[in-house]
Amino acid sequence: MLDIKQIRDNPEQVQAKLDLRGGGYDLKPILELDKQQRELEVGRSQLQARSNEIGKRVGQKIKSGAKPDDAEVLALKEEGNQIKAQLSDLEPQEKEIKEQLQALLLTFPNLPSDETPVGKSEDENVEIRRWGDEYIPTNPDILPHYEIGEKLGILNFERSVKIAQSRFVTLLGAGAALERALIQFMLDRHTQAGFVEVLPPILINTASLTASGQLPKFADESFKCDRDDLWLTPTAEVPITSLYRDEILEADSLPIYHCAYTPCFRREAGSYGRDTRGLIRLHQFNKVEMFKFVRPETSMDELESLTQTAEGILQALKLPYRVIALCTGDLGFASVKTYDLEVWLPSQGKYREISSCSNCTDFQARRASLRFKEAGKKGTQFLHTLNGSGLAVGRTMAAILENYQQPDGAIAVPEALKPYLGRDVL
RNA sequence: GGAGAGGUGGCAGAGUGGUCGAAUGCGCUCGACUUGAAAUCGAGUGUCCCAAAAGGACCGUGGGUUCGAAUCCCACCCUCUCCGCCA
Repeated sequence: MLDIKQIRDNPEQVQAKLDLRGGGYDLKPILELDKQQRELEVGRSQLQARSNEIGKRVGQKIKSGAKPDDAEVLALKEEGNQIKAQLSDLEPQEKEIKEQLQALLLTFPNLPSDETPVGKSEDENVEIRRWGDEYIPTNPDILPHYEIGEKLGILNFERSVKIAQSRFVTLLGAGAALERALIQFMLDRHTQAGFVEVLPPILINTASLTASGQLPKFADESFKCDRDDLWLTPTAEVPITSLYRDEILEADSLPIYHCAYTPCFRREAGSYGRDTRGLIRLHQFNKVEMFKFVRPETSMDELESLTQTAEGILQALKLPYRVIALCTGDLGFASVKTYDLEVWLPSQGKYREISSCSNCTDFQARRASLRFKEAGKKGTQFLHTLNGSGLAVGRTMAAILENYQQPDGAIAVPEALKPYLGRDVL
Protein backbone atom coordinates (compact mmCIF):
# COMPACT_ATOMS: atom_id res chain seq x y z
CA MET A 1 0.00 0.00 0.00
CA LEU A 2 1.15 3.49 -0.79
CA ASP A 3 1.68 6.00 2.00
CA ILE A 4 -1.28 8.37 2.05
CA LYS A 5 0.97 11.08 3.53
CA GLN A 6 3.32 10.80 0.60
CA ILE A 7 0.43 11.03 -1.84
CA ARG A 8 -0.93 14.04 0.02
CA ASP A 9 2.39 15.85 0.16
CA ASN A 10 3.71 15.06 -3.34
CA PRO A 11 0.78 14.16 -5.54
CA GLU A 12 2.45 15.11 -8.84
CA GLN A 13 5.56 13.12 -8.07
CA VAL A 14 3.59 10.03 -7.10
CA GLN A 15 1.33 10.35 -10.13
CA ALA A 16 4.35 10.60 -12.42
CA LYS A 17 5.76 7.36 -11.03
CA LEU A 18 2.43 5.60 -11.43
CA ASP A 19 2.22 6.78 -15.02
CA LEU A 20 5.47 4.95 -15.75
CA ARG A 21 3.63 1.68 -15.14
CA GLY A 22 0.78 2.41 -17.48
CA GLY A 23 -2.63 1.15 -16.46
CA GLY A 24 -4.22 4.54 -16.06
CA TYR A 25 -3.88 4.98 -12.32
CA ASP A 26 -5.38 8.27 -11.23
CA LEU A 27 -4.75 9.77 -7.81
CA LYS A 28 -7.47 12.37 -7.96
CA PRO A 29 -10.22 10.26 -6.35
CA ILE A 30 -7.81 9.36 -3.56
CA LEU A 31 -6.89 12.97 -2.91
CA GLU A 32 -10.54 13.94 -2.90
CA LEU A 33 -11.54 11.20 -0.46
CA ASP A 34 -8.59 12.02 1.76
CA LYS A 35 -9.61 15.65 1.90
CA GLN A 36 -13.20 14.79 2.76
CA GLN A 37 -12.09 12.33 5.37
CA ARG A 38 -9.86 14.83 7.11
CA GLU A 39 -12.53 17.50 7.14
CA LEU A 40 -15.03 15.10 8.63
CA GLU A 41 -12.49 13.99 11.17
CA VAL A 42 -11.85 17.50 12.45
CA GLY A 43 -15.55 18.15 13.01
CA ARG A 44 -16.13 14.78 14.55
CA SER A 45 -13.24 14.91 16.98
CA GLN A 46 -14.26 18.37 18.19
CA LEU A 47 -17.73 17.12 18.94
CA GLN A 48 -16.29 14.11 20.61
CA ALA A 49 -14.05 16.29 22.77
CA ARG A 50 -17.09 18.21 23.98
CA SER A 51 -18.98 14.98 24.56
CA ASN A 52 -16.11 13.59 26.63
CA GLU A 53 -16.09 16.82 28.61
CA ILE A 54 -19.81 16.53 29.34
CA GLY A 55 -19.46 12.94 30.39
CA LYS A 56 -16.76 13.92 32.85
CA ARG A 57 -18.75 16.84 34.24
CA VAL A 58 -21.85 14.75 34.83
CA GLY A 59 -19.74 12.20 36.62
CA GLN A 60 -18.20 14.87 38.84
CA LYS A 61 -21.60 16.41 39.68
CA ILE A 62 -23.09 13.10 40.68
CA LYS A 63 -20.01 12.12 42.67
CA SER A 64 -20.17 15.40 44.57
CA GLY A 65 -23.78 14.82 45.55
CA ALA A 66 -25.92 16.26 42.77
CA LYS A 67 -29.17 14.41 42.11
CA PRO A 68 -29.50 12.80 38.66
CA ASP A 69 -32.53 15.03 38.02
CA ASP A 70 -30.74 18.23 39.08
CA ALA A 71 -31.37 20.99 36.53
CA GLU A 72 -27.68 21.43 35.74
CA VAL A 73 -27.23 17.72 35.22
CA LEU A 74 -30.29 17.54 33.02
CA ALA A 75 -28.99 20.39 30.87
CA LEU A 76 -25.69 18.61 30.39
CA LYS A 77 -27.46 15.42 29.51
CA GLU A 78 -29.53 17.28 26.98
CA GLU A 79 -26.45 18.74 25.34
CA GLY A 80 -24.89 15.32 25.36
CA ASN A 81 -27.90 13.95 23.53
CA GLN A 82 -27.70 16.65 20.93
CA ILE A 83 -24.05 15.95 20.31
CA LYS A 84 -24.82 12.30 20.03
CA ALA A 85 -27.40 13.03 17.38
CA GLN A 86 -24.87 15.05 15.41
CA LEU A 87 -22.25 12.37 15.82
CA SER A 88 -24.58 9.67 14.64
CA ASP A 89 -24.84 11.66 11.45
CA LEU A 90 -21.11 12.34 11.02
CA GLU A 91 -19.65 9.02 12.12
CA PRO A 92 -21.15 6.83 9.40
CA GLN A 93 -20.14 9.39 6.78
CA GLU A 94 -16.56 9.41 7.95
CA LYS A 95 -16.47 5.64 8.21
CA GLU A 96 -17.83 5.25 4.72
CA ILE A 97 -15.28 7.66 3.28
CA LYS A 98 -12.48 5.96 5.17
CA GLU A 99 -13.48 2.57 3.83
CA GLN A 100 -13.69 3.85 0.29
CA LEU A 101 -10.28 5.44 0.62
CA GLN A 102 -8.77 2.29 2.04
CA ALA A 103 -10.36 0.09 -0.64
CA LEU A 104 -9.07 2.39 -3.35
CA LEU A 105 -5.57 2.57 -1.91
CA LEU A 106 -5.38 -1.22 -1.92
CA THR A 107 -5.79 -1.23 -5.70
CA PHE A 108 -2.78 1.00 -6.33
CA PRO A 109 0.59 -0.61 -7.11
CA ASN A 110 3.96 0.27 -5.64
CA LEU A 111 5.99 3.09 -7.21
CA PRO A 112 8.80 1.98 -9.54
CA SER A 113 12.30 2.71 -8.29
CA ASP A 114 14.45 5.26 -10.12
CA GLU A 115 16.71 2.32 -10.95
CA THR A 116 13.95 0.52 -12.83
CA PRO A 117 14.25 0.98 -16.59
CA VAL A 118 11.36 2.88 -18.13
CA GLY A 119 9.31 0.94 -20.65
CA LYS A 120 5.82 -0.03 -21.66
CA SER A 121 5.94 -3.80 -21.94
CA GLU A 122 8.19 -6.80 -21.48
CA ASP A 123 9.77 -5.96 -24.84
CA GLU A 124 11.57 -3.12 -23.12
CA ASN A 125 13.04 -5.17 -20.30
CA VAL A 126 16.79 -4.78 -20.12
CA GLU A 127 19.29 -7.60 -20.16
CA ILE A 128 21.82 -7.09 -17.39
CA ARG A 129 24.13 -10.07 -17.82
CA ARG A 130 24.40 -13.59 -19.17
CA TRP A 131 26.02 -16.60 -17.65
CA GLY A 132 26.95 -20.02 -18.95
CA ASP A 133 26.99 -19.54 -22.73
CA GLU A 134 29.54 -22.35 -22.82
CA TYR A 135 26.93 -24.74 -21.44
CA ILE A 136 24.43 -24.07 -24.19
CA PRO A 137 24.01 -27.44 -25.96
CA THR A 138 25.15 -27.60 -29.58
CA ASN A 139 23.09 -30.65 -30.45
CA PRO A 140 20.32 -29.46 -32.80
CA ASP A 141 18.02 -32.44 -32.17
CA ILE A 142 17.05 -31.79 -28.59
CA LEU A 143 13.51 -32.90 -27.81
CA PRO A 144 11.23 -30.66 -25.81
CA HIS A 145 11.31 -31.62 -22.13
CA TYR A 146 7.75 -32.95 -22.19
CA GLU A 147 8.51 -35.29 -25.09
CA ILE A 148 11.69 -36.69 -23.64
CA GLY A 149 10.07 -36.85 -20.22
CA GLU A 150 7.14 -38.87 -21.48
CA LYS A 151 9.43 -41.05 -23.53
CA LEU A 152 11.41 -41.84 -20.40
CA GLY A 153 8.19 -42.41 -18.49
CA ILE A 154 9.00 -39.87 -15.81
CA LEU A 155 6.33 -37.27 -16.70
CA ASN A 156 2.73 -37.93 -17.50
CA PHE A 157 0.32 -35.25 -18.64
CA GLU A 158 -2.41 -37.35 -20.19
CA ARG A 159 -3.17 -39.32 -17.05
CA SER A 160 -3.05 -36.14 -15.00
CA VAL A 161 -6.07 -34.91 -16.91
CA LYS A 162 -7.97 -37.91 -15.55
CA ILE A 163 -6.91 -37.09 -12.03
CA ALA A 164 -7.37 -33.32 -12.25
CA GLN A 165 -7.53 -31.50 -15.57
CA SER A 166 -5.16 -30.01 -18.12
CA ARG A 167 -2.18 -28.03 -16.85
CA PHE A 168 -1.36 -30.63 -14.22
CA VAL A 169 1.47 -33.13 -14.24
CA THR A 170 2.24 -36.40 -12.55
CA LEU A 171 5.86 -37.28 -11.96
CA LEU A 172 6.92 -40.90 -11.87
CA GLY A 173 10.02 -42.78 -10.88
CA ALA A 174 13.17 -40.80 -11.61
CA GLY A 175 11.02 -37.75 -12.40
CA ALA A 176 9.54 -37.69 -8.93
CA ALA A 177 12.97 -38.33 -7.46
CA LEU A 178 14.52 -35.52 -9.49
CA GLU A 179 11.87 -33.05 -8.36
CA ARG A 180 12.42 -34.04 -4.74
CA ALA A 181 16.19 -33.87 -5.15
CA LEU A 182 15.96 -30.38 -6.62
CA ILE A 183 13.86 -29.18 -3.70
CA GLN A 184 16.27 -30.66 -1.19
CA PHE A 185 19.28 -29.28 -3.06
CA MET A 186 17.86 -25.77 -3.21
CA LEU A 187 16.82 -25.73 0.44
CA ASP A 188 20.24 -27.00 1.48
CA ARG A 189 21.93 -24.21 -0.45
CA HIS A 190 19.69 -21.54 1.04
CA THR A 191 19.89 -22.72 4.60
CA GLN A 192 23.67 -22.77 4.24
CA ALA A 193 23.43 -19.16 3.05
CA GLY A 194 21.59 -18.21 6.23
CA PHE A 195 17.97 -18.56 5.23
CA VAL A 196 15.85 -20.19 7.92
CA GLU A 197 13.55 -22.76 6.41
CA VAL A 198 9.82 -22.51 7.02
CA LEU A 199 7.09 -24.90 5.99
CA PRO A 200 3.97 -22.73 6.15
CA PRO A 201 0.29 -23.46 5.67
CA ILE A 202 -0.58 -23.45 1.99
CA LEU A 203 -4.25 -22.75 2.58
CA ILE A 204 -4.26 -19.11 3.50
CA ASN A 205 -6.85 -16.52 4.42
CA THR A 206 -7.98 -13.36 2.69
CA ALA A 207 -6.07 -11.09 5.05
CA SER A 208 -2.80 -12.79 4.10
CA LEU A 209 -3.45 -12.47 0.38
CA THR A 210 -4.33 -8.82 0.86
CA ALA A 211 -1.19 -8.20 2.88
CA SER A 212 1.14 -9.33 0.12
CA GLY A 213 -0.86 -7.64 -2.66
CA GLN A 214 -2.62 -10.51 -4.47
CA LEU A 215 -5.97 -9.20 -3.27
CA PRO A 216 -8.19 -7.39 -3.95
CA LYS A 217 -7.03 -6.92 -7.56
CA PHE A 218 -5.96 -10.40 -8.58
CA ALA A 219 -8.63 -12.63 -7.10
CA ASP A 220 -9.03 -14.37 -10.46
CA GLU A 221 -5.48 -15.67 -10.26
CA SER A 222 -6.00 -17.79 -7.12
CA PHE A 223 -8.01 -20.88 -6.31
CA LYS A 224 -10.50 -20.34 -3.53
CA CYS A 225 -12.10 -22.76 -1.10
CA ASP A 226 -15.64 -21.55 -1.41
CA ARG A 227 -16.99 -22.60 1.95
CA ASP A 228 -14.13 -21.17 3.96
CA ASP A 229 -12.14 -17.99 4.06
CA LEU A 230 -9.22 -19.90 2.61
CA TRP A 231 -7.34 -19.86 -0.68
CA LEU A 232 -4.62 -22.07 -2.13
CA THR A 233 -1.37 -20.21 -1.94
CA PRO A 234 -0.08 -18.91 -5.29
CA THR A 235 3.44 -18.59 -3.85
CA ALA A 236 5.19 -18.99 -0.49
CA GLU A 237 5.69 -15.25 -0.55
CA VAL A 238 2.13 -14.91 0.72
CA PRO A 239 2.25 -16.98 3.91
CA ILE A 240 5.75 -15.74 4.73
CA THR A 241 4.73 -12.09 4.40
CA SER A 242 2.05 -12.77 6.99
CA LEU A 243 4.33 -14.73 9.31
CA TYR A 244 5.00 -11.58 11.32
CA ARG A 245 1.86 -9.69 10.36
CA ASP A 246 0.72 -7.07 12.88
CA GLU A 247 3.93 -7.41 14.84
CA ILE A 248 6.53 -4.93 15.97
CA LEU A 249 9.92 -6.59 15.68
CA GLU A 250 13.10 -5.62 17.51
CA ALA A 251 15.55 -3.83 15.23
CA ASP A 252 18.19 -6.32 16.40
CA SER A 253 16.27 -9.20 14.90
CA LEU A 254 16.68 -7.80 11.37
CA PRO A 255 17.46 -8.86 8.78
CA ILE A 256 15.35 -12.03 8.85
CA TYR A 257 15.94 -14.45 5.97
CA HIS A 258 13.54 -17.27 5.27
CA CYS A 259 13.30 -19.91 2.59
CA ALA A 260 10.40 -22.22 1.98
CA TYR A 261 9.39 -25.05 -0.25
CA THR A 262 5.68 -25.05 -1.11
CA PRO A 263 3.46 -26.18 -3.91
CA CYS A 264 1.98 -23.15 -5.66
CA PHE A 265 -1.45 -22.91 -7.24
CA ARG A 266 -2.43 -20.50 -9.99
CA ARG A 267 -5.53 -20.33 -12.11
CA GLU A 268 -3.59 -18.86 -15.05
CA ALA A 269 -6.70 -17.01 -16.12
CA GLY A 270 -6.17 -15.30 -19.43
CA SER A 271 -3.28 -17.47 -20.60
CA TYR A 272 -5.34 -20.05 -22.47
CA GLY A 273 -3.20 -20.48 -25.53
CA ARG A 274 0.20 -20.08 -23.90
CA ASP A 275 2.57 -22.84 -22.92
CA THR A 276 -0.14 -25.43 -23.11
CA ARG A 277 2.35 -28.27 -23.19
CA GLY A 278 4.93 -29.20 -20.67
CA LEU A 279 6.04 -28.02 -17.29
CA ILE A 280 6.25 -24.32 -18.00
CA ARG A 281 2.77 -23.19 -17.02
CA LEU A 282 0.81 -25.44 -14.67
CA HIS A 283 -1.99 -24.87 -12.20
CA GLN A 284 0.10 -26.59 -9.56
CA PHE A 285 3.87 -26.44 -9.37
CA ASN A 286 6.60 -26.63 -6.78
CA LYS A 287 8.74 -23.68 -5.85
CA VAL A 288 11.45 -22.91 -3.37
CA GLU A 289 11.10 -19.32 -2.31
CA MET A 290 13.46 -16.93 -0.54
CA PHE A 291 12.19 -14.05 1.52
CA LYS A 292 13.85 -11.21 3.41
CA PHE A 293 12.64 -8.81 6.07
CA VAL A 294 15.18 -6.00 6.20
CA ARG A 295 15.91 -2.46 7.35
CA PRO A 296 14.78 0.10 4.74
CA GLU A 297 18.21 1.51 3.97
CA THR A 298 19.57 -1.93 3.08
CA SER A 299 16.86 -3.22 0.79
CA MET A 300 18.45 -2.31 -2.55
CA ASP A 301 21.69 -4.07 -1.59
CA GLU A 302 19.64 -6.99 -0.30
CA LEU A 303 17.99 -7.27 -3.71
CA GLU A 304 21.37 -7.66 -5.38
CA SER A 305 22.45 -10.39 -2.98
CA LEU A 306 19.06 -12.11 -3.20
CA THR A 307 19.42 -12.25 -6.96
CA GLN A 308 22.93 -13.61 -6.64
CA THR A 309 21.73 -16.33 -4.30
CA ALA A 310 19.14 -17.37 -6.87
CA GLU A 311 21.79 -17.27 -9.61
CA GLY A 312 23.94 -19.51 -7.45
CA ILE A 313 21.49 -22.35 -7.93
CA LEU A 314 21.61 -22.06 -11.72
CA GLN A 315 25.39 -21.82 -11.65
CA ALA A 316 25.70 -24.86 -9.43
CA LEU A 317 23.50 -26.76 -11.89
CA LYS A 318 25.49 -25.31 -14.84
CA LEU A 319 22.33 -24.10 -16.54
CA PRO A 320 22.82 -21.16 -18.92
CA TYR A 321 20.79 -18.13 -17.99
CA ARG A 322 20.51 -14.39 -18.23
CA VAL A 323 19.44 -11.70 -15.79
CA ILE A 324 17.01 -9.07 -16.94
CA ALA A 325 15.71 -5.98 -15.19
CA LEU A 326 11.97 -5.63 -15.61
CA CYS A 327 10.92 -2.29 -17.02
CA THR A 328 8.30 -0.10 -15.36
CA GLY A 329 5.54 -1.44 -17.61
CA ASP A 330 6.25 -5.08 -16.72
CA LEU A 331 6.92 -4.65 -13.02
CA GLY A 332 4.84 -6.65 -10.55
CA PHE A 333 2.18 -4.95 -8.45
CA ALA A 334 4.09 -4.83 -5.15
CA SER A 335 7.60 -4.34 -6.50
CA VAL A 336 9.73 -1.25 -7.05
CA LYS A 337 12.50 -3.17 -8.80
CA THR A 338 12.63 -6.71 -10.11
CA TYR A 339 15.27 -8.93 -11.67
CA ASP A 340 14.04 -11.96 -13.56
CA LEU A 341 16.35 -14.89 -14.12
CA GLU A 342 15.71 -16.63 -17.41
CA VAL A 343 17.08 -20.07 -18.13
CA TRP A 344 17.98 -21.32 -21.58
CA LEU A 345 15.46 -23.76 -23.05
CA PRO A 346 17.04 -25.36 -26.14
CA SER A 347 13.78 -26.71 -27.58
CA GLN A 348 12.31 -23.22 -27.66
CA GLY A 349 15.58 -21.54 -28.58
CA LYS A 350 15.02 -18.89 -26.00
CA TYR A 351 15.37 -17.92 -22.38
CA ARG A 352 12.40 -18.53 -20.08
CA GLU A 353 11.69 -17.07 -16.66
CA ILE A 354 12.75 -19.33 -13.83
CA SER A 355 13.04 -16.83 -10.99
CA SER A 356 11.84 -13.38 -10.13
CA CYS A 357 13.53 -11.34 -7.39
CA SER A 358 11.78 -8.24 -6.14
CA ASN A 359 12.22 -5.44 -3.68
CA CYS A 360 8.78 -4.52 -2.36
CA THR A 361 10.12 -1.82 -0.02
CA ASP A 362 7.47 -0.87 2.54
CA PHE A 363 4.51 -1.70 0.29
CA GLN A 364 3.73 -5.10 1.78
CA ALA A 365 4.93 -4.01 5.21
CA ARG A 366 2.28 -1.31 5.25
CA ARG A 367 -0.45 -3.73 4.20
CA ALA A 368 0.69 -6.33 6.69
CA SER A 369 1.67 -3.87 9.41
CA LEU A 370 5.22 -5.21 9.63
CA ARG A 371 7.19 -2.81 11.75
CA PHE A 372 10.35 -2.67 13.77
CA LYS A 373 11.44 -0.67 16.74
CA GLU A 374 14.88 0.69 17.43
CA ALA A 375 15.88 0.06 21.05
CA GLY A 376 15.86 3.37 22.90
CA LYS A 377 14.34 5.30 19.98
CA LYS A 378 10.77 6.50 19.95
CA GLY A 379 8.23 5.18 17.51
CA THR A 380 8.24 2.41 14.94
CA GLN A 381 9.17 2.08 11.26
CA PHE A 382 7.92 -0.11 8.46
CA LEU A 383 10.53 -2.60 7.40
CA HIS A 384 11.18 -3.63 3.80
CA THR A 385 10.35 -7.00 2.27
CA LEU A 386 11.99 -8.82 -0.63
CA ASN A 387 11.14 -12.08 -2.27
CA GLY A 388 12.74 -14.23 -4.91
CA SER A 389 12.24 -17.65 -6.36
CA GLY A 390 15.10 -19.91 -5.68
CA LEU A 391 13.94 -21.53 -7.97
CA ALA A 392 10.76 -22.62 -9.69
CA VAL A 393 11.33 -26.36 -9.45
CA GLY A 394 9.29 -27.56 -12.42
CA ARG A 395 10.96 -25.15 -14.78
CA THR A 396 14.33 -26.20 -13.42
CA MET A 397 13.44 -29.78 -14.21
CA ALA A 398 12.41 -28.76 -17.73
CA ALA A 399 15.75 -26.98 -18.18
CA ILE A 400 17.66 -30.04 -17.01
CA LEU A 401 15.71 -32.40 -19.27
CA GLU A 402 16.69 -30.28 -22.24
CA ASN A 403 20.13 -28.89 -21.47
CA TYR A 404 21.39 -32.24 -20.15
CA GLN A 405 19.85 -34.32 -22.92
CA GLN A 406 22.36 -36.71 -24.50
CA PRO A 407 22.36 -37.71 -28.19
CA ASP A 408 21.04 -41.14 -27.19
CA GLY A 409 18.07 -39.59 -25.40
CA ALA A 410 19.36 -40.17 -21.89
CA ILE A 411 19.53 -37.31 -19.40
CA ALA A 412 22.80 -36.74 -17.62
CA VAL A 413 22.44 -35.82 -13.98
CA PRO A 414 24.04 -32.46 -13.09
CA GLU A 415 27.14 -32.98 -10.97
CA ALA A 416 25.64 -31.07 -8.03
CA LEU A 417 22.59 -33.34 -7.94
CA LYS A 418 24.40 -36.66 -8.05
CA PRO A 419 24.70 -36.91 -4.26
CA TYR A 420 20.97 -36.30 -4.02
CA LEU A 421 19.90 -38.75 -6.71
CA GLY A 422 22.52 -41.41 -6.33
CA ARG A 423 22.77 -41.95 -10.09
CA ASP A 424 24.54 -40.45 -13.11
CA VAL A 425 21.86 -40.77 -15.74
CA LEU A 426 18.07 -40.65 -15.93
C1' G B 1 -19.47 -32.12 14.46
C1' G B 2 -21.09 -31.84 20.22
C1' A B 3 -20.03 -29.50 25.20
C1' G B 4 -17.46 -25.94 28.07
C1' A B 5 -13.92 -21.85 29.02
C1' G B 6 -11.82 -17.51 27.30
C1' G B 7 -10.12 -13.18 24.13
C1' U B 8 -7.21 -6.53 28.19
C1' G B 9 -0.45 -3.28 27.00
C1' G B 10 6.20 -7.04 25.12
C1' C B 11 4.48 -11.13 28.71
C1' A B 12 1.55 -12.59 33.10
C1' G B 13 -2.73 -10.67 35.13
C1' A B 14 -6.46 -7.15 37.83
C1' G B 15 -10.43 -4.23 36.59
C1' U B 16 -17.88 -5.69 36.07
C1' G B 17 -21.00 1.87 34.54
C1' G B 18 -17.67 7.79 35.63
C1' U B 19 -11.51 11.04 37.37
C1' C B 20 -9.45 3.88 33.39
C1' G B 21 -5.20 4.08 28.15
C1' A B 22 -6.16 1.01 32.14
C1' A B 23 -3.78 -1.62 39.07
C1' U B 24 0.08 -4.98 40.21
C1' G B 25 4.11 -8.18 38.90
C1' C B 26 7.79 -9.50 35.26
C1' G B 27 10.52 -7.49 31.33
C1' C B 28 12.86 -3.13 29.18
C1' U B 29 15.28 2.06 29.52
C1' C B 30 17.71 5.72 32.52
C1' G B 31 19.68 7.04 37.33
C1' A B 32 21.59 6.05 42.53
C1' C B 33 24.40 2.68 45.51
C1' U B 34 28.91 -0.74 44.11
C1' U B 35 35.93 -1.57 42.19
C1' G B 36 32.48 -4.27 38.70
C1' A B 37 28.20 -7.23 38.72
C1' A B 38 24.04 -9.09 41.32
C1' A B 39 20.61 -7.53 44.82
C1' U B 40 18.21 -3.09 46.42
C1' C B 41 16.13 1.81 45.79
C1' G B 42 14.25 5.94 42.51
C1' A B 43 12.26 7.69 37.73
C1' G B 44 10.37 6.27 33.17
C1' U B 45 8.30 2.79 29.62
C1' G B 46 1.76 0.93 24.39
C1' U B 47 -0.02 1.84 19.37
C1' C B 48 -2.47 4.84 15.68
C1' C B 49 -4.51 9.71 13.35
C1' C B 50 -2.90 15.02 13.13
C1' A B 51 3.23 19.13 10.91
C1' A B 52 2.91 19.73 16.15
C1' A B 53 0.45 21.43 20.54
C1' A B 54 -4.44 20.77 21.77
C1' G B 55 -7.59 17.00 20.58
C1' G B 56 -9.29 12.24 18.95
C1' A B 57 -9.21 6.71 18.36
C1' C B 58 -7.84 1.82 20.22
C1' C B 59 -9.30 -3.46 26.11
C1' G B 60 -11.14 -9.82 19.60
C1' U B 61 -14.76 -7.54 15.47
C1' G B 62 -19.38 -5.09 14.41
C1' G B 63 -23.89 -3.06 16.28
C1' G B 64 -26.96 -1.35 20.62
C1' U B 65 -28.26 0.91 25.67
C1' U B 66 -26.35 5.47 28.38
C1' C B 67 -24.75 12.25 29.44
C1' G B 68 -20.71 8.50 30.00
C1' A B 69 -18.89 1.40 28.27
C1' A B 70 -12.87 -2.53 28.99
C1' U B 71 -17.27 -3.03 32.27
C1' C B 72 -24.37 -3.93 30.48
C1' C B 73 -27.21 -6.13 25.87
C1' C B 74 -27.10 -8.51 20.79
C1' A B 75 -24.57 -10.72 16.65
C1' C B 76 -20.18 -12.51 14.62
C1' C B 77 -14.95 -14.12 14.54
C1' C B 78 -10.96 -16.46 16.81
C1' U B 79 -8.24 -19.33 20.54
C1' C B 80 -8.01 -23.10 24.29
C1' U B 81 -9.92 -27.69 26.95
C1' C B 82 -12.87 -32.20 26.80
C1' C B 83 -15.76 -35.76 23.69
C1' G B 84 -16.44 -37.82 18.67
C1' C B 85 -14.00 -38.62 13.87
C1' C B 86 -9.30 -38.83 11.52
C1' A B 87 -3.43 -38.74 8.90
